[in-house]
Amino acid sequence: MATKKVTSLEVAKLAGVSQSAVSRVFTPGASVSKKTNEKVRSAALELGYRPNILARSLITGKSRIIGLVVSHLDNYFYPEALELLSNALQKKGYHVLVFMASKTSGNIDDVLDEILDYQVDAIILASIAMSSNLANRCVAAGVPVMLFNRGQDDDRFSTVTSDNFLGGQKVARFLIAGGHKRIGYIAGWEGASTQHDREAGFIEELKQHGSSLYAREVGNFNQDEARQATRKMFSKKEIPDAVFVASDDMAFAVMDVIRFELGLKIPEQVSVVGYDDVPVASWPAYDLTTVRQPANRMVAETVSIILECIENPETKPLRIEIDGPLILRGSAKISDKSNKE
Amino acid sequence: MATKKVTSLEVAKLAGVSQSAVSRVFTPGASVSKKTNEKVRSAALELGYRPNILARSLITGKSRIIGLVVSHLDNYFYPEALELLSNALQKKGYHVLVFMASKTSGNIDDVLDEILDYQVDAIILASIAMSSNLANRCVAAGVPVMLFNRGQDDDRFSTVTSDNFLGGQKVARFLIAGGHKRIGYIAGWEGASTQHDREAGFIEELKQHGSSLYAREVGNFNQDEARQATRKMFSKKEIPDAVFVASDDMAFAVMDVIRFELGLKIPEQVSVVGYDDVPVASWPAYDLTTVRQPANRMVAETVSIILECIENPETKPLRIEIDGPLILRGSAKISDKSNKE
DNA sequence: TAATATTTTGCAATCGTATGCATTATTAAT
DNA sequence: ATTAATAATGCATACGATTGCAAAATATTA
Repeated sequence: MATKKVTSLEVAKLAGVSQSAVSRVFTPGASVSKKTNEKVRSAALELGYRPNILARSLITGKSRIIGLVVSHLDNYFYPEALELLSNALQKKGYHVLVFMASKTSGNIDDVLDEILDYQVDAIILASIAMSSNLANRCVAAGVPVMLFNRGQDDDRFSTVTSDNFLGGQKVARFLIAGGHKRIGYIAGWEGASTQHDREAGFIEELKQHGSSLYAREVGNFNQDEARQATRKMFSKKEIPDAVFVASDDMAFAVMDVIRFELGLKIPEQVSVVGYDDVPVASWPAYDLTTVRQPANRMVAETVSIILECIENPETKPLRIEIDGPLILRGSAKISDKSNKE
Repeated sequence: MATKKVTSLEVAKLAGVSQSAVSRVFTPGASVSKKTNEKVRSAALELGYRPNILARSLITGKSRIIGLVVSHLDNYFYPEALELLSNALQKKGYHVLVFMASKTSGNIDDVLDEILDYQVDAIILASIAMSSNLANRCVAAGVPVMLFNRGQDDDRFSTVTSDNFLGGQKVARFLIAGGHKRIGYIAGWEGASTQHDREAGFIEELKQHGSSLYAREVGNFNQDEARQATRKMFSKKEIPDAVFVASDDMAFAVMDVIRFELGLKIPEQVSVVGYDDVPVASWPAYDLTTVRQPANRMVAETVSIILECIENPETKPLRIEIDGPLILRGSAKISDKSNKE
């Protein structure tokens, strides 16, 4: 039995008022007397009426939908972020429409087109870059775009990242203080600003201490490639005594290779440091020393910026970088002089 | 510069046709001549026109939005499922609006109300139960509801789960064949059908082999509680020689306690078996023997059922249980006589 | 070529709600 | 008690598309 939807008109009829009155009751800040308010609300309750958001959007031009594009739900930083994001937006009366930009579903531009079809109030790109063509379309459509965990792509858009450069520096300082001499780096995808900044900070700080990279491989933020990279890096005569890996996700793969394929002890023979502090990092089996990306604060900033952009389209784009602490755990040797964050 | 949206009317004007013609060009299966088709398409391209899905929904009553309610994005089975689901629906022209039903955001019924406000074409509840009150509302609103990875709640709705009972049986058979004598079970949340069925199958099959549970604790699908449960279970004089844990997520916590707190060897002293086969299970640090929940097949079924329900509202609810193999890895002793799945 | 069948097209109504404007009811001020 | 100011209400239109219907254009048949 396909049943009918209850409309404001029916509620109006039952309450003995006009349709506009019903509308006003459900529009915050509209002018309604206490009496009609009650009549309408009780009628609405009786019929099970709730305003149709879609119809409302048609008029107001606001859909209260935020488009979120993700691709790497397998990197556990993103589910966490998604959960926080969705929760935070939900509290503000918005909801998240998810678009996967996976390898399989082709071009990101197509995905963006689909997003715009839904008249979203804003778009969040999680670790994803867009073509300048599409960027123009978004600007033209008046839809604010935010880059989450990805910087530099287009300065018309706001970005929120952790302070990757500083994070890289912290790791370098820490490893040097731990007395490491042969320090390797396993890079993420080189097109990513996060990868770039982490490495830049890392190398810069090594240099400050008169040191430099002993080995470098690329893992592309991908576990398989990270494993390959590790094997290659450890095929040198003298193996590294420390490895900084551009993401926790890769770091786990690296640790597994070091321990189970190469039979080396962590941290006795090799120190490993990651980046992100995803939940698994704290599990004893890995106990990974890593730089925390404060997902909660990143999300909080993202939400606050995006709401501001929606309310006030003239808002200037911001570039937020959030500092995250180095979390000391058991995967890396610690220097004697206690190493404060 | 807040910019205007392009409407079908403007396209019509530019193409020199009526607004309905434009609409028909973008409506599959409508009657349009080749000539107008071309004129309209080129005009649309020039103006960057794309139909407004929301306006369309108002008329057609179909929003091409599917509401998805999740709560446990921290259990890695769900991000995986979400990714597959979103991808599959995307291919069919639908998109997923996410609603978090976390502890923090109160009642699930409220969330469901919000969902209905968006005129979603269907609702998927991932591992979540709904009140019968809300169930009625959904039925009344004519919105199909599907339960993903949760069964039995309401037989007006279709459900897709793995064959949890059979899965439990497989684990029992396997552990018995491995010569285990003191078999423990760490349960999930007892309100969940998945938990219930896994345990029932497990116990049933133990009984078939003249065995029974040596110990039982409740972990509520939660790592902290699973840790507590493990400590308690292993405080007996004679510790279990095998533990079946109701989810991989808990199993990791259990393994960590067994190894790092109790100092026991897995699988030499204790065998551990999980359920789900999330990606981490295959990582060498855990190398967890577990029952695979075939997320891809579960999602495929879900999508196919839900689309059928949308197209044909008279569809009878289905209860799908998908068989998943026991994946043999290193966390549990294997019997000599090779134990086929 | 004329008559008929078929395809295209435009008109106009509709979906469910918000909102400017004019009108009426209510309250405040004198 | 009268008048002025304010609040509440209803009317009618608009948002951007789809779609039934009838008219116009094209294709088919004899």
